[in-house]
Amino acid sequence: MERLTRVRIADIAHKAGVSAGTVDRVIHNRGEVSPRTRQKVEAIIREMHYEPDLLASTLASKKTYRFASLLPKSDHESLFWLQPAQGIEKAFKRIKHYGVAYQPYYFDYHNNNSFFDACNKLLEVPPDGLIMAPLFADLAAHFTDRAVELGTAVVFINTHINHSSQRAYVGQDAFRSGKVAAQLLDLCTCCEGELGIINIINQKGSSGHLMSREEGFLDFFAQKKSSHKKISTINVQARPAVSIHKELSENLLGMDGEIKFKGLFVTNSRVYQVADFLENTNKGPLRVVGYDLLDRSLAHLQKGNIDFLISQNPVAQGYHSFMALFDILVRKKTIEKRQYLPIDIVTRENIDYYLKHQNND
Amino acid sequence: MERLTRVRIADIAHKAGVSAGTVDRVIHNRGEVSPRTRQKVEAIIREMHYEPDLLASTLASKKTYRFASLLPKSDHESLFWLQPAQGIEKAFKRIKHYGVAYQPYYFDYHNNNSFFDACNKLLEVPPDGLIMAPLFADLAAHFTDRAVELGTAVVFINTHINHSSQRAYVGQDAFRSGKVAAQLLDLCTCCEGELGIINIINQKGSSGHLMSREEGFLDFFAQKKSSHKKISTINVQARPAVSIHKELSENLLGMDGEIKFKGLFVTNSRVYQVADFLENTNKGPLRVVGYDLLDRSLAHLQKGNIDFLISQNPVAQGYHSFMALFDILVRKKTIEKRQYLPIDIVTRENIDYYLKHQNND
DNA sequence: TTTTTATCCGTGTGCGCACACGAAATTAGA
DNA sequence: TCTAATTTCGTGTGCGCACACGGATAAAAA
Repeated sequence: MERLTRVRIADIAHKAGVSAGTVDRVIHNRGEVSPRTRQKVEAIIREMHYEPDLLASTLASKKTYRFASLLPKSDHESLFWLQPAQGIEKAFKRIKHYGVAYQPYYFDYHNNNSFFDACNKLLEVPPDGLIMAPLFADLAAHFTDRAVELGTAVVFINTHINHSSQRAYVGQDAFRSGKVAAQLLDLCTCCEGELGIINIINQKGSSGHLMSREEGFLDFFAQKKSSHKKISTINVQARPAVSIHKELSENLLGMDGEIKFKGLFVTNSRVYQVADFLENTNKGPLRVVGYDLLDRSLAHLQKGNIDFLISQNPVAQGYHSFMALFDILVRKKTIEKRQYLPIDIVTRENIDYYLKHQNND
Repeated sequence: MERLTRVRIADIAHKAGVSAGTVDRVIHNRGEVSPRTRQKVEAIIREMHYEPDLLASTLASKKTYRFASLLPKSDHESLFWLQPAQGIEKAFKRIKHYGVAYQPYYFDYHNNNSFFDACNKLLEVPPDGLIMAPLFADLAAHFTDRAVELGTAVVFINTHINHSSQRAYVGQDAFRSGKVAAQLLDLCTCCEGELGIINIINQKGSSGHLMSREEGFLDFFAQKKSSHKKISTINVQARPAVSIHKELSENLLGMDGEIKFKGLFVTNSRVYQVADFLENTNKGPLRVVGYDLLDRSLAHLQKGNIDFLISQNPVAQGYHSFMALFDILVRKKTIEKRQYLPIDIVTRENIDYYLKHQNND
């Protein structure tokens, strides 16, 4: 069957009584057009609802868009950051025909110097678009400004910081995710009882994330008028498993050696460490909610030591970040500044589909 | 920055000592090539890892791919089918530059004759690809076969039927979604108590869907060794609200006029009708799980008459169905025959993001 | 007016590919 | 051996657009 006929530059040129070259100059603001003809052409473009053919356009153009990412290296300790990278890769494959090149940069998320170095290296040849995980808020803000001055479009991923020069944030609403966790624990602990919030804090990294989650959690119960639930917060320093166990047993166990909580909310992906601890402990009906689909947590989900994991949709974060840059730079669309992804509730029974779905598309 | 250089047909032609036209004939199996040169060219194509430039290819080709969909008309009673249509529209916008045309067809899902008629009309000019909601299993199977004979690639959406000539099924694993519902009710009803499964059945339509969900629900408790939960099934004919209320009160209320269940699982989107009924009833701590994000159900989710809604991801279903056809026909990729989408658990607290996410992309 | 300069605009080429047409090479027929 | 019928192949054109180049026209200077 024949192709549907679109409006072409030639059509506009003809109708306006000018040449294609002139129309082209109008479209691209390349100047060298008299105000009179410019207006005439612009009017006809609107009138005929002209939209450029992105295919022909990229084919004819030799331009290459340079995209870059700046993410934490994912080490043995946390494979989380592998997933946004996968999503980015997926998006990259989809649109690389459109003349986009991609270069990833990594830093050590325990070490702000490595973030600093990576930024500097990256900005030696400023890319057109940059996906940044702004873990060290001050540094990130500084470099974002510098990048923007150099003409780079910056998108934040996963972690939100208050800043204005970035073009978008793609990630989860941390506060809201805390409310979700609260609701789950509320629904699942029918009798009265104490709930615990466990923050496992990494001294170097930013913990604003965790705070928002905790606040959301508390807010849920504050909103709810009739709540008999007592809630206490436990802060623990992140370190190897063994030493955490000691701290946990001090905080979680009652005099009788039994867990004194009905529900626990672990505010990050370290929830598997809590589950490790719980496994060998005398616990009653205890519900545990945590974050992220790390292998070690999944094993506990399977065994029932963890009931719910809140997924941050890391793959989708990567995918959408990349697409956001594509929309801005190539498709010249305006995009939403805050792109919140769904707060997926994952249990043993629906886990398969979240895992599988990370590879598709 | 300059474009990255890909391998072009001209490169292959040069290396093989033939002309571009010959290479073209090899690539498209258009014959008129001697076996000797054919093999030589094929070898070089592999050797150089040639991949056609989809952009240039569609630009040069005048071919139009005709896609069609056959979905239920969404009436005032159920807006569900609006959403797959939205997803399809979204995908269509994304890829229409590649020379795809799209024509939707609709039928009345109370009426198998209208399905029959729509199929016949559709097949007068068989499309290249078809997305079908196979609600009437026998008819659907028959027409799928006919369409496939006429060279149409068929993809099933939302409802799965046992058949082989379709190219893929995009939708939810109904059985598994029942297990998810079961787990939710199990976690949320700590004390012993009775659970109810409510099937609100539409006489004409296929109910295989609902059965799988019920089976999954039951299977969960069968798998679980130590379950004190009693489970009973209640079948109700779908009809206007008032007459349903009568049936429900007969089945759900005990002698004392109180709900005798701790949890209810409504196996389809009619859950709002149950919630309507519950609203004016003396209920204890009752958990309700149902399907789909219809407005009327959402209102109840908000008010707490429904606790969980399982989303079928209808928008994504539409989107992925269309993309499946695109992959098959345009990109010539092989795709997975069963494309299960995540079983999203939706509560009052995370609903926003599922609703919003339906419009983006 | 003529020349110079600046402003405005049309034409041509190529991006990588699909496809038509006709030329060359090969084979069959006489 | 020469011609006719195939088979095999090369060349040319255009898809819609970006961009370079140079020509035309108008404005400024002589």
